Amino acid sequence: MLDIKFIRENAELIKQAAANKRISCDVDQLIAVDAERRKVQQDLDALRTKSREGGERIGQLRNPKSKIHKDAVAAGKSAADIKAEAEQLQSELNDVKAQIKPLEEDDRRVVEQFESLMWTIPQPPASEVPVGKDDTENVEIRKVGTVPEFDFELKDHVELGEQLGIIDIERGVKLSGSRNYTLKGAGALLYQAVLRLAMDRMIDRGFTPMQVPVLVREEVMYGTGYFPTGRDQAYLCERDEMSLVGTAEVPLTAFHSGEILSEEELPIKMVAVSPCFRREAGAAGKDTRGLYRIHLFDKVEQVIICKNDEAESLKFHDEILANAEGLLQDLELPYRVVNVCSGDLGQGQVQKFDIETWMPSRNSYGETHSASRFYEFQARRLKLRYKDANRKTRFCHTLNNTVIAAPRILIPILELNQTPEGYVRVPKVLQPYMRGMEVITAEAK
RNA sequence: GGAGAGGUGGCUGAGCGGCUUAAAGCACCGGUUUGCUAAACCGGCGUACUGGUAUAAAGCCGGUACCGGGGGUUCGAAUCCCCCCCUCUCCGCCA
Repeated sequence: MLDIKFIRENAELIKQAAANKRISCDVDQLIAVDAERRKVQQDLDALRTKSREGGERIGQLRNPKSKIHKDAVAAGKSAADIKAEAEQLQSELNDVKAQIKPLEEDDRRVVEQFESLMWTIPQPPASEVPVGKDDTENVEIRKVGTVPEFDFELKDHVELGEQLGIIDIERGVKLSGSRNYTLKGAGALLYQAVLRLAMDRMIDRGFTPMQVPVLVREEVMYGTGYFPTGRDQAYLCERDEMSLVGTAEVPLTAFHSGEILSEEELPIKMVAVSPCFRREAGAAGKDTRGLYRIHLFDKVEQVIICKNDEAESLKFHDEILANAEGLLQDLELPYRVVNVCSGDLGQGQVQKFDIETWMPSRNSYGETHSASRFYEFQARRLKLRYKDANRKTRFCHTLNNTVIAAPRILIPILELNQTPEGYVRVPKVLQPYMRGMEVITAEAK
């Protein structure tokens, strides 16, 4: 969410941002509704002032100890006169009240309209964001690691996993429908291993480990920017008016919502592993094979809440990106970083860097990480604030990035570490988390 | 799920129709004084929307709303009525 004052003064900028982000919103209507809203509020305020002042006078006229009452008596008014004046005033205020009533209804209607329009206004992208229509126009920033060459026929992770008895997609589908899977033996171990490694690394870097709910209230989904626009991507538990989150970013970022923090508490760095639920609506037929795009996965997510300072946000954006890159380097996986173009940005994101890891079966880099900065966008929605050094209340800035997401990261790990025999070497850093296992063989299942 | 008790500013807590402009205390900020830490005294101290004015910024002067949320009664509601939510205690169920 943006400041309405900013929107009023920069309508063209917002329209351009929406066009670049390929988000539809009606800025002109918002500005019209805003003008109406302010007009109604002014009228209502004036009437309420009249009502309050009159009401107070009645109270005092009826109170013999009040100054107004004494003054009236001193001016020679009889008790009957005073009583009549109060009654006269009371009937006048009944008229005022009759005017207030319908205006209050207008106010409610207009405010509701105003808010629902406000929810749809996008955060303008940073100037460094390339303008483009979709992910094909993302701009590569750097490649790290080398894509290895193999002198034997490669298997993809599905074939490998099924032959080793560590991936069983068919039974996952039997239990839960398409885009579901099961892992077994060393597969399940490997899944846990990457998550545990990621948590340990982040704790080493000073992030506070958290355990958070994944079933959250509507306002939390609105606050983080996933609603109302992304509603069809979420699993809803309508009976309880709750939603399953698609990422721990949601509960972590909203953790301090509605609070006014002190500046000394910032930055707040949090990390959590959580299940992530995604309906993948509109992705029918896309990435159907294997573990790439599924409905439920686990992800270690890093979130930073910092001061309202763009330079500081930028610095932390680099930091969270470096955290993820460091982990991929430890896992010896080749990847590239892309500057995500405007059309591929979310509503609230100022800028986003995706990390794409090499996946032989796709013969391309596939997205495994997504590092975003939001400036105030989420904080405004969440009423997440702090008192700065001048004791002024300001909105925080928020950022987040994947640390690791499983099972997607298992795709490059399995495919890049396969041997001619169809075994999989376990990367060194994961071995301690795999009960010392160095190679996954069929026998190891 | 059932019964009871509660939800008031950053915190504690009073108020239960109009001298409430939400008391008081703590915390916090500014000042005075005492050679330091501390104490005492004086002053300040919420959030949101909004009008005016001014500026390089800050600000200054007003208005309205907000005492868990939403309705209602009333000239007037933190206070009375209705609905909902949440917390606590006990019971039930349960990993």
